[in-house]
This record gives sequence, C-alpha cells and structure tokens, in this order.
Amino acid sequence: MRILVVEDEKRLAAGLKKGLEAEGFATDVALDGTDGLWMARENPYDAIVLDIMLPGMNGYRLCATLREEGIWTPVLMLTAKDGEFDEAEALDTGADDFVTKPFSYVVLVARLRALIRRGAAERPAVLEAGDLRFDPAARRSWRGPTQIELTAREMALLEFLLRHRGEVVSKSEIIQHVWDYDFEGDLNIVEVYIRRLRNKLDRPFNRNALETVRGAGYRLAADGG
Amino acid sequence: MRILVVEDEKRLAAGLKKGLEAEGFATDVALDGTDGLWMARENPYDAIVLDIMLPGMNGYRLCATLREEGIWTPVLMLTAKDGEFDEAEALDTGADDFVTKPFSYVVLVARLRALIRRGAAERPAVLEAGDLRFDPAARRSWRGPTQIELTAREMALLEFLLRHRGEVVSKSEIIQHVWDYDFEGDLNIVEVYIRRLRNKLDRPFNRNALETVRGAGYRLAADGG
DNA sequence: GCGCCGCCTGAGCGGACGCTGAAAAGTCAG
DNA sequence: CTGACTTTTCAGCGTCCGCTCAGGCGGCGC
Repeated sequence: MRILVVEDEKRLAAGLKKGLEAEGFATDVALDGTDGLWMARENPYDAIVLDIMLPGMNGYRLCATLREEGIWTPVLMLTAKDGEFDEAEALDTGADDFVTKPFSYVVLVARLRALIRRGAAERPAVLEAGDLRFDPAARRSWRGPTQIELTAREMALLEFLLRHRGEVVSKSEIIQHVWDYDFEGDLNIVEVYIRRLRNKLDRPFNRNALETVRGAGYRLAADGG
Repeated sequence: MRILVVEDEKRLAAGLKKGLEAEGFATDVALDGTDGLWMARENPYDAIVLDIMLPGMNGYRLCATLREEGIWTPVLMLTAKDGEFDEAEALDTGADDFVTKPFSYVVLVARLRALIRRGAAERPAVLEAGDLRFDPAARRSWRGPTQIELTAREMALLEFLLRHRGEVVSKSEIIQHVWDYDFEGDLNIVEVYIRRLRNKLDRPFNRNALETVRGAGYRLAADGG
C-alpha cells in the first residue's frame, strides 16, 4: 500500500510519514502542490493525503486537475477551517473524504483505511445534456462552445437538473437538494431560478432545455433541448 | 436500496426521509434508539443513518449492540458536537463514517453513496402494455413511436391502469389511488378522465386499450388494445 | 319493445399553478 | 462605510386544468 502525502508544513509531513510507515504504508511526501501533482501523475498510489493550503497549487485545484486527467486515486483532504462549505467544496472537486485539522492519528488512519478499501471513486468529470455542459470541478458551464457565467445557486440548480436529466424533478425535491434541507421559504424561489437559467442557457440560443411539467415539476431535456 | 434513519428530531427525520426517497432510496424512520435497534434487526437495510443523541438508547450503544450481534450494515453517524473525541469514539464502536451537524444535504448524500457499495443506478422501469408506454420518472407517455402529452391527472390514471393492466379496476378503486384518499366528489370524474385518455391514446390511433366493463369498472388491455 | 340505469359527452367555471418584474434583504470586497 | 452582486420575497397576472353539471346514448332486464 503506497500513500502520497502532500503537505507543506515540514514537521507535520514528517510526522505523517513516520506514523503511516509504522502502520505499514509505503509513504512519499511532496512539499508543494506542483510536486504533488507531478508525483501523483507518475506513480500509482493507493491513496493521497492532501492539504488544502499549499504553496504552488492549492489542494482543490490539484484534486480537480487529477480528476480531469482521469486519475481517480482516492483523495483524503486535510482542511484547516471547518464548516460545511469547505466540505462540500472538497467533495465537489473530487475528494473522496476529508479530515478537519487538528485531527487525531487514529481518525486519520481509520479514514484512510476505509478509503483504500473502497477503492478509486468513479465520478464523471463533466455533466452533459446535448451541447449543454457543466464541469463540477471547475465550476464552469457551456452551451456549445460559449461559456456561461452562473452564480453559485444557479450552478447548484443546473448540476442537480443535469444529474437527473430526462427525469421530472419536483420543486420540493429541488429545494431539498439545492437549498438546505431545512429551507423555510417559498417554493417560488425555484421558479425564479429556473427563469434565470432559462434566460442564460436557453433564451440567447433559442433553445428549450428546461421544460415545465405542470403539476409535477421541471425536466431538463436529455438532449439539451 | 433501503435506508434506516434513526433520528428523534421529527422535522429533520421527515426531511431526510423525503430527500432520500427522492434519491431513490426506500427510507424507514425510527424516532428513538429502541425502535431503531428493533428495526435494524428485523430488516436487511443497505445503510443506517444514526444520530448519536437519542432517547431510549444512544447511537453509540445502538451501533455497538448491532455489531455484537453480528449485524454489519454500514452505519453513518450524525454527531452534534464536533471534535475528534466523538469521531474516534464513533469509529471505535463500529460506525463506518460520520457527519457533523449541521450538515448540508449534498454532503450527507455523497457520504451515504460512498458508504453503500455502488450498485447500478436503476431508474424505475418503464411501464408497458403492447405499444403503449409510460415512463414514470420522465413523466412521458407514448403510443408506439409518437409521444402523447398528458396532464398530471391523466398520467396518474394511466400509470394506475398500467400497473393493473389486464385487470378490471372499479371506479372507487381508481378514486382511492389516483385521487386523494378522502376525495368527496362524484365518481363521474373517473368517466370523464377515462374519456380523455381514450381521446388521446386510443381514438387517434383507432385502437381500443381502455375497455369498459359495465357494472364493474375499466380494464386496460394487457396488449395495449 | 320499453324503460331504467349506467356510462358517455361537451361545455363552462373557478381556482391552482407557474411566470414575471421589481424591490428588499443579505453578502462580500475594497 | 460603500457599492456591486447575489439571493430571497412579494404581488399581479394569465393560462391551463381539474371538476361539476346536465343532457344524451345505449345495454340490459322485464
């Protein structure tokens, strides 16, 4: 079992290396993002422990880049702050799990073991419906060749619709997934955001990807309209 | 895929149930530890979402008990406080993963998915009777190659008839399943909607899928007419 | 053949639903 | 603090759909 640790803080990196080797893992260390990316590309690691804050190239970008290149080595992210935003972002960029600093050794190793047992994740790099594309890692979207600027919410909605393309999804389902599970407001917010997406993705191109299914919800045409 | 949610906070439990069901998981809820344990023992769940703070029996003990009894269903723990102590303890008692409250929906589902051994994502099958087809997920229906536009009610009725194709279903059965359980109006409404379906699905194609069985109800021909 | 009862049919009403523009509230950087 | 931008709320409006109703048709028993 071979592990790559990408961590710039030398004391921590050395500690991890020693500890993991004691657990029986062959361990390599990269001290910045650029080196980390290079090593991850060159060697078939069983898992990568990846700090988010890195000189050279941050952990998010490193992970996203690997995924774009079709490298699905399990990634365990180390995040300094806590809070769900980081977690969600880590998972979105293709990390498989994360541990919040400061962490205990026991937890890290347990998580790492679980990750390796599970094996490489398989997550589609980009979501598509016809010429409508969305890259969750890069947080970019296109209609054909032209890139579309979307806000965070708009992207979240588009991503959800793309993951269920061809299916009808109700407004309350959308609320549950795109907003917080305990969202208290009016379902009308969904209509408002659907309209925004239409204005950006359909209207300028004279297309009709976002269909209303009265009494049921919305459907993103599987062929992108 | 069947999930058990053990959570005493009713709003959260209801939200989780609804959301997970939207994701295609059959979801049961237990509101305290004792019930949770009982249900986990009785049913072969694919995963258990388990709050730590519970009336009756706390999450740690519940999980430990299951493991002692040789039940190894994957457990995802919900922990209110954060800090490594909880995490380590959760992992020690046999939990496979944990999420710290408050969590976002995205994170929870991602973790849950990771936990469950990835089976093929299967959309609910298309319902068919001869060349008459209906896709419940996409909310679309076809007669042969041509797609038929139906309203919400019309679809609900068609779906019900398709699920009972070849059988005679009475008007009151139809009312009970397609309309609200406590529908107060006239049974004539069924006749009206049967007519609408005939106008859309049979007449244009010179077919006769929807048979009237006088005094008994209606039957959708198993071969689509 | 006759009448009754169950089913069919067309039209119309009222309300639910979704759409829309704008303004208020919240968020973030400088 | 200010200003730009995003998110959310709100209210008006038009359309569509679910339901009712009343009259017509036709099968079935007598």
